[in-house]
Amino acid sequence: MLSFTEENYLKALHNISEAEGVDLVGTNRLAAALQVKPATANDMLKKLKEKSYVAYEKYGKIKLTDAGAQYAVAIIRKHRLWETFLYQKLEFSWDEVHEVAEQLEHIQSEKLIDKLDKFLAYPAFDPHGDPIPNQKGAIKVRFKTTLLDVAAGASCRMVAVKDNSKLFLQYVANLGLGLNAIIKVVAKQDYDASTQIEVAGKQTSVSEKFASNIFVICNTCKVGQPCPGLRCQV
Amino acid sequence: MLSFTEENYLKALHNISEAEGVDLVGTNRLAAALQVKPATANDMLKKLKEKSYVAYEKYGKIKLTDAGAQYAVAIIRKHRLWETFLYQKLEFSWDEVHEVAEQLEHIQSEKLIDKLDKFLAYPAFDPHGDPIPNQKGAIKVRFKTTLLDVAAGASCRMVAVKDNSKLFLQYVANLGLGLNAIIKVVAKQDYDASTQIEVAGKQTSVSEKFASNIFVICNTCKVGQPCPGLRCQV
DNA sequence: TATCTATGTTTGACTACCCTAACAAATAAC
DNA sequence: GTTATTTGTTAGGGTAGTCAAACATAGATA
Ligand SMILES: [Mn+2]
Ligand SMILES: [Mn+2]
Ligand SMILES: [Mn+2]
Ligand SMILES: [Mn+2]
Repeated sequence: MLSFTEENYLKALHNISEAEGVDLVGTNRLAAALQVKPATANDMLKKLKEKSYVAYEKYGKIKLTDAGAQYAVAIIRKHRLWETFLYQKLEFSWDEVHEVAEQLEHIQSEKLIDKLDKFLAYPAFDPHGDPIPNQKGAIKVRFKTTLLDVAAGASCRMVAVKDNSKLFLQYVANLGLGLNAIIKVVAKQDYDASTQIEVAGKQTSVSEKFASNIFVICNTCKVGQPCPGLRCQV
Repeated sequence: MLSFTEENYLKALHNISEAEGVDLVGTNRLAAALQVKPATANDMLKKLKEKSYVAYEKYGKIKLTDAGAQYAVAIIRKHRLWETFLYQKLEFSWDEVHEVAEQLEHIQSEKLIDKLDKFLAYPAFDPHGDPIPNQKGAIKVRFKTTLLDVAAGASCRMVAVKDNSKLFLQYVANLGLGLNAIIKVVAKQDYDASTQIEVAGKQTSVSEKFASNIFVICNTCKVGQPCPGLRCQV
């Protein structure tokens, strides 16, 4: 049983690797993610190395061990199941769930989380479209690309968000967007890389930054299967 | 926002007062309840006094202030709501819920607990028959007495347990007993103060200790109202 | 009243987590 | 290949929560 804090370090390492697509993480990057100073992160890394949850050499990059990754995935499973519970059963909005799930993810009870999973009918994705690892830590991978990749004239289906910040999530919802929304790309502006979209009959323009944080599949694709033409651009 | 530990001290103080029917608690008693040493409890009491959650003089007895009692009741509300959730929605047995609720009761989110309350349809009692304080901290008081007070020949309805230990709860369930069970007192033995009872057609003998931990109302009483004859002994 | 015992308090020490400031290594720039 | 910058580590210190051991007080006993 790791402490609340130790668990957060493992989760942060996993999240950084995943979000940044890198295997190796630096002390400063980790410290920034956890909002602590590098010295603090360094202390904790020593302890986690001692316990065989991370591997690294002095002045070298950090990696989760298999045990560490497994532990991290278990926490992420809990986090996403709780988010799903809050959203589906307790009427929380998708920008409110994360904050509370940050606390709930540390509750220690195998039985609790497996019963919760059952109660929710074994959901595969959380309210942000992120996959929920199953009891064994397996994740349902699905093909997705960003709104940036969709060509003008084409339609697509929103399946997830990359940015989970409250500000972004509220912005998205205010635009009438949400998971499974059908988005038509009306035009793309070369000048500022903005995208003109149409959602439920209403048109808006979104920035490049915005579009890069919306995950979609093309309208004709099946969820979870790669696009027929390999890239989702029709 | 108090820490996890501070919250446990307030809750323990409240529970001791309630269970023991006393207003003033001693350092040793508190320490024992929290499974820490008196020195530790003493340190924490200083801090809680500083924060105005408890009141006492050096070498004197301890009491919760109004603020302290209010905080304690809020934690107890959370504890009992979570127990109810685990029992009613997640198929936990009544001897399993307490342990997990001990963790869940510290989650900080007003909204979470009020939504949970609504989700459960505002339950008045937890799986052990203990009253659940409402949003304002108000408790539904109800008349109850113990199985010891029921005269031979009389029947009664079980409404709560006093002892919440796993061992006792499992024992009770194994006897076919549970909330709302109808218990007929067949006979009382003067020799060892044991009670012969009949539940669902089956007879058993239970010890004085056992009977003193079963709360009942008489069979003809209405739940929540005092017994016509003032004492529940018909 | 004098003494004994139970109860409560203080002191000093330990671990976990965090910080600042100084330092060392690795990497980038020139 | 030397210097400058970024990155990571160490040393020393702070707070929260815990304990053992010594001490003080209050209450009970004689
Ligand atoms: Mn989240
Ligand atoms: Mn999420
Ligand atoms: Mn309980
Ligand atoms: Mn209970």
